Amino acid sequence: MLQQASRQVTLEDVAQLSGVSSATASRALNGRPGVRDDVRVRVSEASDRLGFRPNRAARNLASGRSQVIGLVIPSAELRVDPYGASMTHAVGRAAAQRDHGLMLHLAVDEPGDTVHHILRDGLIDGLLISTVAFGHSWVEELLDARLPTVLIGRHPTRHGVGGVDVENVESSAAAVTHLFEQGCRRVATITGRLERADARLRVQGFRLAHRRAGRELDESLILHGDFSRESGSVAAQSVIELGADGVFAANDEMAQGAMWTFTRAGLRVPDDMAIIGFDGTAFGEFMNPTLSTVSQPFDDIARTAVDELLAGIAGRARATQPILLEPQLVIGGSSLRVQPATS
Amino acid sequence: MLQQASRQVTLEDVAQLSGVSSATASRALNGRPGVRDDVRVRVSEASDRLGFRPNRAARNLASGRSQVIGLVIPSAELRVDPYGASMTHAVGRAAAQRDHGLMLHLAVDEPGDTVHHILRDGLIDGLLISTVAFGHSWVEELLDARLPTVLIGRHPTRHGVGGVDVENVESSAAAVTHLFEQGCRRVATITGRLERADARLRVQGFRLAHRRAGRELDESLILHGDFSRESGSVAAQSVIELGADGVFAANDEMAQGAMWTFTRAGLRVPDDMAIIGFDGTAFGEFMNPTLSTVSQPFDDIARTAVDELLAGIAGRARATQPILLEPQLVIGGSSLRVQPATS
DNA sequence: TCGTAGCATGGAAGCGCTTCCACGGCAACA
DNA sequence: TGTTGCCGTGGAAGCGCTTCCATGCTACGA
Repeated sequence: MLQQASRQVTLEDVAQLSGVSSATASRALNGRPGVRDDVRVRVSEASDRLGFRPNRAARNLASGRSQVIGLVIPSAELRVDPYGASMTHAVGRAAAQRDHGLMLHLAVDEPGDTVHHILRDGLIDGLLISTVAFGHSWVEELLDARLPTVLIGRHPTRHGVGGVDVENVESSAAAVTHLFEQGCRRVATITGRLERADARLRVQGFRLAHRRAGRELDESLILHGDFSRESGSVAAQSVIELGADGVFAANDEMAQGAMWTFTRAGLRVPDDMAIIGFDGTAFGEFMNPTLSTVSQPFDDIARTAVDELLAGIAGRARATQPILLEPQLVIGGSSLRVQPATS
Repeated sequence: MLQQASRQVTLEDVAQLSGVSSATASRALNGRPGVRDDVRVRVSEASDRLGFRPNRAARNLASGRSQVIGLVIPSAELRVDPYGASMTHAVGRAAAQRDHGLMLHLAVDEPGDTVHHILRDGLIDGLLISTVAFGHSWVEELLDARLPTVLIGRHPTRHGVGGVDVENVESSAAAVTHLFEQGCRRVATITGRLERADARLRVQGFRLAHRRAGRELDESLILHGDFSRESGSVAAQSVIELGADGVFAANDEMAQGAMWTFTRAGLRVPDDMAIIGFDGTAFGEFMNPTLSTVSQPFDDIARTAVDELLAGIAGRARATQPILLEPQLVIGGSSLRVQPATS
């Protein structure tokens, strides 16, 4: 069954062994209609017996399909942001599950050339784009090309392009409401970069929770961060000065930075200061106390995005609206008070 | 120059425009010998003018080369370990610089099928394997296949397979020596999982530094961790109890966990406790104080590994010994005392 | 001056697969 | 029983590139 390094087993071999032509063998193996069932079985058996694996290059050349999809992700995001790593990981798994390969394209500052490569190589059937700011001409160029594309998370929607993201507003509101329930009287938020839609939506959720709770919102409690750990740490200083006793950070990294500052300042988490983040990247689990967070369903996002993309590649109908998935509130030690202080 | 979504520009078009045959055009563009210089220029110009990009599938089919390399990385490593993300990032860049694509293969627990795909697809020219434990049969299978392979970092060496890693012993010794120089009187180390060669070598460096400084080593100062943040945090408690005033952690994550424990315990970093980690993953820069670390030259490692792999693919000579690159001591606030206490 | 080596070039054969098209056989109808 | 139509199958044409081989040319030495 294993044929490892010997000469490649070709479709022709399979056809011969099963007594049909290569045309029929191809149809049989690809589940195309118009093949008798017994023939299909015979071919399939022969294929197994020989350990046949279609040559992707040949298949690609002939059919224009490569069974490979691309993932464009900002270089910096993969390097320093756990979100990027988590997403890359999830997409890799999802693609594999659908029997597709994953080509990784790191988007750097002047990716003009890279983009041209992607577009013209013909190696890729479709493209997933994660977290890119629009307006960059190369992004536009990518989207304008005929290549099926699906956008993943953290970006504004664009007409005519599929997108998958998490629901940000309600889930953020739920996070803040949770802090209220834990007895927090004054809750601050540390925002992400407000050029990004997700950052804005999370602020919106922050406001929503206040409205629902019938609490007046002190606008000064909205502190500006940029998604970096450092900015969270800096903003946390203001959180302390403003007399807040709970904080919702727009991502886990800022939450971590904030927790750091609080601890240094001698505040006890969660009793003096409750913290909840956003993303649910794995590393929050290793914090001490563990970080409460709005956990993105990375695997679901990736699977959905891949399926949408494959649908697009196959020319099947796709969602016209971005698909929103529900994140999950994961309560850790950073916000769970043993006995909620009564307000 | 841009031809975006129009019909693909083929070699034939280029050949026609430059008035030669496609055979000559192919040779010219690929830098093969036996083409007059003026012809080469003419073809090259025509290619640029048409925005020609060779179809990788066709090239692959004809030449047996795909200009794509694979990267196998443990699933968990990419998901939770900054090292994995940093390395993936670096390899992606290095491959792109060499005009090669990068296919990402996540190694999960039962990757038999994945491996068969990789081996038989014919889509990949060579393989980089990062940080995998040997002994897993699928790894052996991969290596036994004829596919050129280079191992990257954090693993034992295997005869006949190229490898690139950082020098662990001397650099670890340098880190510990640095702590001595900062006035630390009693330095502990938190090890990685000792099944891994790198973890062991770093302990070796720890010992070496003591020997060189003529200091006696208290074996109890060697605390066992497993590379996780959590284990660092736990081990740090022992560090405190043992009365150490400096600690060398075998990676940044454990260093972070340790720092956390120290701060909670009311120790000042670096004055009461100096810390230095290993890896130099970007996130240490955002810690407070910034983490001193033995910084791995990810980009160099990746570039070297890719070059070695390409050499192997081309059938050129390769290093028979693993190539060791020098990490760099990066001193941050976690170990730099304003005025080293004199011992 | 002729012969020959050597180099630049073009023709053409694939690489392994998909898919169009033609064909033969069978079932269902008149 | 003859005709129509459909279904299953095989032949063969590519997909765009690389590369072997033959060819024609130039330039050199005798």
